[in-house]
Amino acid sequence: MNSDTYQLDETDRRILLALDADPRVPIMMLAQQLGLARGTVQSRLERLANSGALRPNTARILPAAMGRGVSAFVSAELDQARLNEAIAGLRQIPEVLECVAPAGDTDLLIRVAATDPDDLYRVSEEIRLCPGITRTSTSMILRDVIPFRTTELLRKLSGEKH
Amino acid sequence: MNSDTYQLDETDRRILLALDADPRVPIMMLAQQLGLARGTVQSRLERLANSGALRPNTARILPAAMGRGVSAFVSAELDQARLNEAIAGLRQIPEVLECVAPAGDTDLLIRVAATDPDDLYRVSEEIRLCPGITRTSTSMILRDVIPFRTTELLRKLSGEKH
DNA sequence: TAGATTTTAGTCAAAATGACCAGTATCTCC
DNA sequence: GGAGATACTGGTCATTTTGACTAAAATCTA
Repeated sequence: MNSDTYQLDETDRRILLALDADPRVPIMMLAQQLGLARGTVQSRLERLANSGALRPNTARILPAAMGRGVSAFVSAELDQARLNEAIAGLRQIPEVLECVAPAGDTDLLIRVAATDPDDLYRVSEEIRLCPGITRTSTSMILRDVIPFRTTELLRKLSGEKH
Repeated sequence: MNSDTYQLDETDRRILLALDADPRVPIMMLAQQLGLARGTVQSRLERLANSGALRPNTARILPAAMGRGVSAFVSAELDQARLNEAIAGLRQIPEVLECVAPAGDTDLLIRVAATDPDDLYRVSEEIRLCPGITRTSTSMILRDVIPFRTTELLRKLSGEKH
């Protein structure tokens, strides 16, 4: 969201895309595969790691692999004045995977993961009890149609002007 | 979603958590840091990579780092009979980062990324034009309150019974 | 064009890798 | 309760990779 975010360039993108196959390939392989000098790839990787352009590695874990096969969106309305309290509360709930503030009537849209519908109910209950949250509405995710990806976008960028 | 998903065990979780600090630490460091034999960590990592429990590495990239600072949810209603066509269409749009089917009146909830509001309009237009999609409604994300994470959940699992 | 930044290609000693192994521990299911 | 399967340990080996460092070439940019 911040416009001062580190911007990936073509080389970064190529490295990242190549890393998709195996995030732990030796730098040397990467380098020769991409036709770059080893030092270049090495410093790029270091820069990338500190750039803030990447989510933590654990963000790759699919909730289902943690026995959380049931996902849902919980939309919450809240007492605007207590926004920060609410956020702090949400942050404490492990089942809250993500939370965004969309334009429109829902103040917060919260992504949660649960073991089963029962557990989902428990989690939404917990959300409802966060300070400042006045109303919630839960909608279960029936199917993960397209799992989160950036590959297509990355490739598009690389195709634009080489 | 699938219950036949590979289930992480305590060791997997510890490895993944440790990998958060630096996804490319040498296996030896990991091993001694976790008090495991090198071979164990080595085979675990290999298994994890093939388990299907992880998203591709590029899923870590923040859209903002690709110049896509504007995100939104597009909810779409559709001609149910043409669901698969619609999905195929969506898959072709690079700006479509994710798509889920929630219970309720919206048939598909689509996460998109754009360079600016104008671009967002273009993308939502493109979605509207997918075969089978009858109506869409776009809601811009004003703030990324809690970026996607699984850390808390992972830690909770590790705390439950050691 | 001059100055700054990146990239290249090369060096080095130290460390990590993958592929083994046999021995032990742990699980699992009858 | 025990047999067999599976996973973990701690060890070896030759080969490769790493990080840290050069100096020179290439590229960007003001």
